[in-house]
Order: sequence, then C-alpha cells, then structure tokens
Amino acid sequence: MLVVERDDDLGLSLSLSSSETRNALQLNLMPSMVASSSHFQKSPWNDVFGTSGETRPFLRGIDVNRAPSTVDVEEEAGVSSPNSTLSSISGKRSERDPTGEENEVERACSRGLSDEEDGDGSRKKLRLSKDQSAVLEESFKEHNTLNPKQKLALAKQLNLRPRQVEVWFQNRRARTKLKQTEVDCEFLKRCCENLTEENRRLQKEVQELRALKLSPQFYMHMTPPTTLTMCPSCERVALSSHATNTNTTTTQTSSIPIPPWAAAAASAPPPPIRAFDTPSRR
DNA sequence: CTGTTCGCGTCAGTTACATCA
DNA sequence: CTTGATGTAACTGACGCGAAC
Repeated sequence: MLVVERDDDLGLSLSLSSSETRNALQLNLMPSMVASSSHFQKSPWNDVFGTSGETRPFLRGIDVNRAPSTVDVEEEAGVSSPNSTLSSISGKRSERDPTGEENEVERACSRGLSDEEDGDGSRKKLRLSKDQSAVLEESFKEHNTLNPKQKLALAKQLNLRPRQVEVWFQNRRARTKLKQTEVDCEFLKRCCENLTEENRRLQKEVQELRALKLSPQFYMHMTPPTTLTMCPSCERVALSSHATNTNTTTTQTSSIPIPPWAAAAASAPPPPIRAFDTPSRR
C-alpha cells in the first residue's frame, strides 16, 4: 500500500517526462510533487529503510551474522557470482529440484569455509545489525552498485561475506525500484484524476456554450471563456476567438454570428469522458 | 571482420525465514 | 500459543555485455 506522505519520506524524483505529464504540470495540477523532486540516487532514504532495526530494538547491537573469518579466502577464490548456481543452499529448493546429486556437490563448494558452521545446509535467515545496515545505506547513497573492490572493502568493514554485501545491494536496488514505481503510479493516478476533472469541467463549459448559442441575445455581451485558452490542444480556438471579437465589434452588429470556437463546440459531438485518454491506444 | 564461447554483473521473480500484531 | 501479514536475506534463471578465441 502506498501512502501519499511517502513522497516526502522517500525523497524520490519523479522522472516522468511524457507529454501527458508535462501537460499536467503546466496545468499546475500537482505543484507539491513537482517541487519536491530531487535526484533519485542521492535521496535520503534513512527514514524509510533505517527503521527496520529501530522497530526491533532487541536486535540493536546484536550481530546475528557469524563472523566470516574466511572473507579473504572467499575473495581470493573469486568474487561470488550472484547468478551462480553454486550459491544455492536452500533446503526446499532441493525438494523442488530433481537433480539433487548436482546440488550436493554444488553445495559442498558453494559457500566456502564460512558455511561449514551451518552443518545442515539449510538456508539461514540472518538479520543485519543496525550498524551494518546503516553503513550499507551510506554506501548505497554514494553508489547503488559496487565494484569488486568496494564490495570486498565493505564486506571486510562490516564483517560480512562479500556475497552478503552483493545480495544486499541487489535487494536494495530492487526495493528502490519498487518504491519509485509506487511513486510513479501514484503520480500517474493523480494526473489521471486531475485530467478527468479537467475533462469534466471542459464538458460542462461546452454545454454552457451550447446554451449560449441558443440564446443569441446574450451572446454579444459574452466574451469567450478565458479557460478555453488554457487548453493546449485548442490553439485554433484561442486565435479565432480573438479575431471574432474584433469582427463582431466592428462590422457585424445586427446579425448573429457564431464564432468558430463556439461553432466547433456546437457541431462536434461531445467527446466521451474517459478516465485516461491514452493516445497510443486510441 | 565475423561468429561463438565464456565469465561476469545485473535484474525480475521467488523462496525462506524472522518478526509483529 | 497460533496465525496471517510483512519485511528482507538469499536464491534462481535469464539476459546483456565485453573479452578471448
């Protein structure tokens, strides 16, 4: 679930650059969100992701991870590859995977010496300590990806295995992307709502103009609604309305001309009110 | 130069587990 | 104590890219 306040907490930038978005911004539909945009990767995320440990105070200062005394050894043997099947240690995965023999061999050499302590080979869920998470967060703010050197340095600093650092950054990137997607969705949702409202308003205006057309005695004293000039797709309307004004004031006094902007509105059938008019789908 | 293979990094999706209400 | 929801560490398979051949 996404809450609106999350925008500020996340400090995420809204990277939407579609024409619809720009129109929405020109209409000043979402000033607050526009004003709060900032660079994505440099955004302060501590409020969001730094609370995981705070809600569980009993974990504070408790390093639930084993001290990987073999970090260096593992690194010397090569940085673990995230997609390597050698990293599989899941007990349940062996249930799903019929090729258990291979897994046995793979497991034996997958996690290095540091995993000998596991014994049963079952995957252990290890919570990172608050300090470890904080350092990782700080590092992520600087670079959301790590080169092998940085990974190794972080692992050493945090007393973690490089693979853990790698996984943490992977998951962190995934969470970042997810949050960004949520924010984008919320933004588009608001745009949709505002455009729908704008559409409704314009429809109402069209009806009023039609009523004016049927009441010519009032027409001469009417000026075109200023709001029509705001419509980005009605350039012709704005120009012709000006020309019509000069025309009516100078020459045509007795007849009842129907200005093009009014005629167009009167002749064209009212477009259906759609929630979100996507040009690509037609 | 072109095509193939290999190693590596990343991502999307998923699973497993810890924790809380 | 049990249970469902939630957060997240860890895993899998796929893909892209560059280097070596």
